[in-house]
Amino acid sequence: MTLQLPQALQLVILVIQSCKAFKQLQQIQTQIITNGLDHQNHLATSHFLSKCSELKQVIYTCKVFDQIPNRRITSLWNAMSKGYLQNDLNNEVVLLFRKMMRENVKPNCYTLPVVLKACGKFLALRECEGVHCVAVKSGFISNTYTGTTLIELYSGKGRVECAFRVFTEMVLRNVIAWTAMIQAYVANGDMVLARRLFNLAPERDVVMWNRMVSAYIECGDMMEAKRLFDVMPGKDLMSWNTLLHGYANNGDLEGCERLFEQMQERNVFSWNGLIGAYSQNERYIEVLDAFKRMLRDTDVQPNDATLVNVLTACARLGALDLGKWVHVYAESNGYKQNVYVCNGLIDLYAKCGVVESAVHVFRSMDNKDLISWNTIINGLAVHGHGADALSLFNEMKNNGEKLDGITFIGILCACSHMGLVDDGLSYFHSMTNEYSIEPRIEHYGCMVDLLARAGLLEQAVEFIKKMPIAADCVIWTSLLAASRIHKKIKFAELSLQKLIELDPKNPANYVMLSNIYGEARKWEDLARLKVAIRDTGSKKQPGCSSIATDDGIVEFYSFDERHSKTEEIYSALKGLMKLLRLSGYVPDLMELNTQ
DNA sequence: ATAGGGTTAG
Repeated sequence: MTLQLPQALQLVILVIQSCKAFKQLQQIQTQIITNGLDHQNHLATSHFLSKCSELKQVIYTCKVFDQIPNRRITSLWNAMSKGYLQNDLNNEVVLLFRKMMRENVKPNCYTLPVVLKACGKFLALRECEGVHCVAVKSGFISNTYTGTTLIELYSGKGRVECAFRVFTEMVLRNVIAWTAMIQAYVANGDMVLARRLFNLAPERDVVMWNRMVSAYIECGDMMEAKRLFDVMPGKDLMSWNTLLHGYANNGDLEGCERLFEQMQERNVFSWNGLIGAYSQNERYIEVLDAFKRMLRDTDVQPNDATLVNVLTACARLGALDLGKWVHVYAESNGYKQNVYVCNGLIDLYAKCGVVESAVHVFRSMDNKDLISWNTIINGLAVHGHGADALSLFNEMKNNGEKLDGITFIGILCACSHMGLVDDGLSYFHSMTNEYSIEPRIEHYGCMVDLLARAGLLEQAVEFIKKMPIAADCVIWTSLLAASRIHKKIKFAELSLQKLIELDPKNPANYVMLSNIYGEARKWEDLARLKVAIRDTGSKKQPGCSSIATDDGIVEFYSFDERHSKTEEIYSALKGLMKLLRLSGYVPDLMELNTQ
């Protein structure tokens, strides 16, 4: 015979569980109190605490918990720790558990899995072992949930042998425990043992199969992943999506497309897999096409990951109108405060040159992360708002935000654009001195750019010589660009020689060098170079740009004549050149030829 | 009431 809860209590629990907002929950709390149900029944209270934490009202949850007169009820403590865990307050879980022990509240079988999970995230191995001991002494070690969580804990600490020991000592090993142990081997790089356990498992469900497939994907073995996928029984949508993302992450765009078309059923993850694959391969037009197809042909709702990929594509293509549409869509579909989406929007507006909108989105964010700051600082810096970039950097420091190497790329870029050589140098040195951030080749590149743009080409070359890393194409290209601006043929020549050394197959460099030699009338050098170009036998890949028009995204090359309105386009360009000349602009041959 | 599987930004 099952014991029926009183109807009123059942109702209260149901109402609590269906709560969507904190305000509603507070109204229910008033009801509970006026109906005399408060604290009389711990079931209602623990449901209340759980919901309160779920709605991220941790402080309020604590207040309620502290006011409960008789707290020696395990389920209330369990509800509290679960709430802390949900809000990633792992140290609080551990503290609460210690308090629980001190106050002599007996843990039950639900207690330790939660505590152990928090321990794994927060405590050092030695302290975790202490909690493991508590589990043994209290007898809860024989609980399958506790065992499984311990396997995960030791796996996360890199101690597979401890995980395996827990696994072997478990009283009851179900398919979830087996999966956790397999996952422990996978996470610690032992595919052989993972596979052995998989073959040995008395029962394999779809999760275990999927986990195994994605393990092979993670270690780059798409062949074996596909083989397992083909033989696995009872594939679900997630199995298909796992393989789809495998192709995407391994750069196999065709494999990804083929699988996608084969799928009988597709959800948002499937679409994101395809769109993400296009995005990673810089096929931004295809990103937008797939997105439009998704909206037009399916009922699948885009989510934050979809929107982020689409925004990236818009930013790269300059498709500002579609980007704005995504902005509106995001705001009316609950992504207004989504950090990923907002970061994508900042990048979109910055890349499209709409700096005010970028700043507006940034300011509207309640929770900014490192990437938000980096994106706005970088966006401002490259669009000639160096001063604003630097002042945001100060704000960032004053707020006690974390900085990383990317932050400094933005800052050095700002200094470079503003010609602040000394500031740039001092920021550069502060990286190692103050922030212990190791400068990478990009930072050295920024410094070369900073010095060279300021006309200090000798210093730039000296800087390159002193670098602990060898200069790459990017660095010599920026020196070349500055040499052109400052008309220092000697440095342009040096840069191009280095560029040819680094990339002898790239004909663009020979073309530029021949232009310089031609200009400097170094005919002998030019003749020698022409032989060199012939020997490499490669053709220059034309650079390609794109623009969003009423007819969609149009790609175009230099001297392109494929467009139906070619004549109108070129006559418009002629008009623009005329305007430029009138305003005193003199086209520089050296600059033109080397583009 | 508790444990295991897939995507996203500079």
